[in-house]
Amino acid sequence: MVKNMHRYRTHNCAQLRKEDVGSTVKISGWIHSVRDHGGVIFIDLRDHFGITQVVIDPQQDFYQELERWRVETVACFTGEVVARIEETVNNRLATGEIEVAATEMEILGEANVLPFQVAKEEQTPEHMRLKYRFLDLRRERLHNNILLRSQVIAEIRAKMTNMGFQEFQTPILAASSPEGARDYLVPSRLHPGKFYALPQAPQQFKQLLMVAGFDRYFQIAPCFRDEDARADRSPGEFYQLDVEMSFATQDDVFASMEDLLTHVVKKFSDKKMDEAPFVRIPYREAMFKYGSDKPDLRNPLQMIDVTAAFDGSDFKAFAGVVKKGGVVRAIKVPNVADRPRKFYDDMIKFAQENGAKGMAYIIWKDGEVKSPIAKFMSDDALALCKKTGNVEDGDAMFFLADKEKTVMNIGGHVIPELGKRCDLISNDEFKFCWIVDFPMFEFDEEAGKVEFSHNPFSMPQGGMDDLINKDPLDILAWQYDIVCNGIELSSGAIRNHRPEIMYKAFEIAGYDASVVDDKFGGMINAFKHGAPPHGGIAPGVDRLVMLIADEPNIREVIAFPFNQQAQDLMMNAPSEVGLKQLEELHIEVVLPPEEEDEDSEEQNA
RNA sequence: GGGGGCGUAGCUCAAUUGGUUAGAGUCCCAGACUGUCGAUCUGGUUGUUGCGGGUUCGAGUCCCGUCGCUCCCGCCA
Repeated sequence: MVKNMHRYRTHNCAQLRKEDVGSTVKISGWIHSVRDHGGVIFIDLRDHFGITQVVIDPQQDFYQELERWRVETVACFTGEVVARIEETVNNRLATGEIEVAATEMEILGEANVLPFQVAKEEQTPEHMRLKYRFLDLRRERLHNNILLRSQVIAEIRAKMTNMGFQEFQTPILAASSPEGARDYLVPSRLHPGKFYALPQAPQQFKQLLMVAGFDRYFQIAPCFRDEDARADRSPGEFYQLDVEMSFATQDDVFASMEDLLTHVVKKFSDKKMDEAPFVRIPYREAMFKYGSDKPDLRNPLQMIDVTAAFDGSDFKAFAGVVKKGGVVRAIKVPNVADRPRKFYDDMIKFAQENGAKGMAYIIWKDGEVKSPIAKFMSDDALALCKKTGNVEDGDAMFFLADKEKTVMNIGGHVIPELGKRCDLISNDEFKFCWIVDFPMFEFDEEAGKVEFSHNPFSMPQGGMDDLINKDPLDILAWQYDIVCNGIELSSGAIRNHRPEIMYKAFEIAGYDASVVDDKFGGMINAFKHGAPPHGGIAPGVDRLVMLIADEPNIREVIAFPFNQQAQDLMMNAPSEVGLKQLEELHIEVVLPPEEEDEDSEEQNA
């Protein structure tokens, strides 16, 4: 027994080098792989830091004791560091020049047979990975992602602090807020029939901190929204870098975030990135060109208006749309004239699946025009399309005709799909942009009235003057998004800190002052006691890490994510609770009625 | 709530046009082997083909329903 050694290790599994040859060491870790040659056994011992090869000579006592070496068992080895002979050096390991010749061994944690392999990259069903998340997290890919996440967050904290922001905590048990997503509710024991809500974001708290005079706030804030999942949206909870600044203009917020994002992305990614300031695109222009308020600027495709070319055209389908006040928009795609007919048919099918009645196309090839619709078009109309789109030989143009809103929506799907199918989207750069000038209000077709289009706490750009004198639908807000590669990283706004403007804005949306006082009493009251102009933003941390890690799915950067049905398959949440707990909370469970299966009843009879 | 895709051994996959006893790799078990590093070699176990119906002489394969996972729409101030 070697004396005066640490209980578990003198070195981690990535530390030992040629210089350590001759010293006696102790290392602990997981058995990554075993190569049993009968007379000699090689074990790759793995920990968080790396891998070291342990060699076991058959003359050791423990060699006989051991019935089997199962991978992922945690073991501790004591032994001498020896140099590998030249032919057996492993250049793929940092510790590949040495190995540890074991003299003692202790099993610290036995492993059962694994449901999937840790050491080998193999496809594994997501529900298995989620149930055995602790195993999945040992695998290199996920382990590195979570480590990256930790480092990104540490860097964000350092940078934000360096930029003069203070970090705060805000309540997790908060009040339900009427607008926005569905809340997660927590019943109150002390107040029967009343509920807390988990915050969808610390929105009002951070504004109150500005009213409290703290000047610059940030928080790596957990946010809870009971909404359905997407690839870039984990259900349940997610994290925002929540930011708020006093006496700040939109330009001040942009400058801070550009500084932060440039710093963090460049530190952790080799991908190309635009220098600040990032391009700014007004909301209406983004919708017109890309059919989306989160355009992927790596994709060069855009929509252009060619309504004039079809006004009174012999192509009745489009001419009819124009006559009824609709529009025709075109997407020029370069160098696709040689693509087979199937490419065009498939794109039309795709457009139809996304709500298009149809999609026309024209191909310019070898000085000729090839198209099912060309024969209905005049030379002038063809020339107009060609000129508007800067079409060159070998290009094609796709056409969508409908109500403007419908066309923009379909184009918003067709453009990314064309970009993908034509391989126009490079994967080695980040394209950031700000979407600015969001409308303050929009007309809600369902409710038949004017509603806030985004965030009721945003300041209208023209202040009270706009609210009084402009058509509500023409009022723009100091409201912005930041988008990277087609992913919305964040929304933000310069806030409405003036009570009279707040009351007026809500009045336009059909709510009288009592609604504001009732639902946002805490904040509106604060604004009546001296509130500084302020604004902020809240980039999604999970999405940012996802972009930097180049992962297609947000669950790959979350240690313990829910599945799509908002379940934790490892910890078994949500779960039923005891009757006593329910009684204390004054809660009675009323399950939805079981649907009677008439067929099975008949079969039983 | 709606639409698409997938579902065969613990895991990854195969199985001709509907045709005999559902195969291979990996994992696991046993054995051999003193220099491997995805060790190798020999042998072996593993199945309600997600579940329930139906069509058929015969269903992993076709049809209907259902469940699970996933992607999308709705939803996400």
